[in-house]
Amino acid sequence: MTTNASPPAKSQRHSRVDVVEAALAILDEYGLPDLTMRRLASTLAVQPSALYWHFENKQTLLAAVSDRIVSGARVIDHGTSDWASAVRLEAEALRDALLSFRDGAEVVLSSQALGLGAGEALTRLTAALHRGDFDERVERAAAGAFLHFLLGHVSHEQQRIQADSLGVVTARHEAKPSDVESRSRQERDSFDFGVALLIAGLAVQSDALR
Amino acid sequence: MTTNASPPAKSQRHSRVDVVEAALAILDEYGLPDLTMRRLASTLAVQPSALYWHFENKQTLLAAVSDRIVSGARVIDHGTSDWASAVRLEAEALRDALLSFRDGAEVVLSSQALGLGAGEALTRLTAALHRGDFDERVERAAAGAFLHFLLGHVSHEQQRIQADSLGVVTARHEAKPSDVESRSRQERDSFDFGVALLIAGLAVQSDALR
DNA sequence: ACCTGAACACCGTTCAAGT
DNA sequence: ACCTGAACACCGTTCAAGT
Repeated sequence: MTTNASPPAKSQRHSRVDVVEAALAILDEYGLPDLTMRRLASTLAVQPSALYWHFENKQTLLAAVSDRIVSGARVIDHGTSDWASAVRLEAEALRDALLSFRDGAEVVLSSQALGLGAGEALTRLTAALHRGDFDERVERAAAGAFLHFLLGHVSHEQQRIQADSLGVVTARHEAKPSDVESRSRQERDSFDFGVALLIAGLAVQSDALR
Repeated sequence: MTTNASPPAKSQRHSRVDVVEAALAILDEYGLPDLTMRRLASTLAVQPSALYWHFENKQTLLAAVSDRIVSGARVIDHGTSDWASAVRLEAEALRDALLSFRDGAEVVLSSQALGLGAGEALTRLTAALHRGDFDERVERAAAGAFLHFLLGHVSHEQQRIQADSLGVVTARHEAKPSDVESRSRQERDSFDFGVALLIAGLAVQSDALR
């Protein structure tokens, strides 16, 4: 993904957004392990210590990066759709947003594992679920379940993308070459299947209550 | 959890198991961020470089730690039970195993995010699901969904345990004190609910096919 | 408001050499 | 078979001081 930033305007002072933008660029091009404060600083032609004027620490920075990734998810118009389609569409939009940056899911996953990022993702899933008017506790638990599945699945997908691109020989039980395209179709199917399981389960739950 | 190791037998040479044991002890007492190679080495009264005779690198070590945590899950007798109870019991046993070590879920999550640990967890869930004789692709996708939900939920639980113990003020929307006990009941309920959603969804799926 | 310079207290990993 | 010693190439973070 090309972060359409206005050109850094050589040797200017920086803002929070500049820093996040540069972090996203490093992330997408070199991956999470290479996203260090020192490297980020040198990208911005600044001392590492300068970053701590903008962010309290690296965790906070990564939370901001997570928010940026999630906020890139396309907006879904829920005007006419039932809760099930709404949730499915949100899940797919969020998956695409995570996939659009290298290691995107892992960044968001680890931020949210620390209780920081991913707030917007939960909000969006919750809003979609809200169209189903479930009990509030059910709604919360369901949103969490969708989010956990989502982050786990996509981060697994991206790990395999990474392994593939490095030519790692996992030597699975495959007979056919299993090219990249059919692989990615399988991933998508398996993702949609998981989402469908959760939706079907929720539907049973709501039927039981009426 | 008290790892019932035979006492280190002062200033003996070490084996892989010793190293993993010591790692588990550090993990449980001080948490994942404090589980460094250098600290582990000094716990074993050994130079950091010595660890690299036992393990290729830190990732490999952490994968072994993950395996140990998961293998602590109690064995379920599936003799009489249907697939749904089998899966539910497995999920609960795995959750308990993860909860029995500080940061247990996060260790396993990050190992499996790198494609290393958690193999046994997948195997156990798959075996339980196998009693339902689903299509093979369905079985695989479902096992993955359960695992993702499981790891995500428990690591979230443990993050909150951590935050609570540090007295972090998250200032949620609570009216009541919400003591530790009721909190942990809620967590368990929300976990069981997620598992139930997935099971119900699968049941619908299997009904549709017969 | 934003950054420099310099330092502190660490990391994971490699490798020749020892016993 | 298992470990030492010493080094390499890094980390995140703090803080006084500069403009």
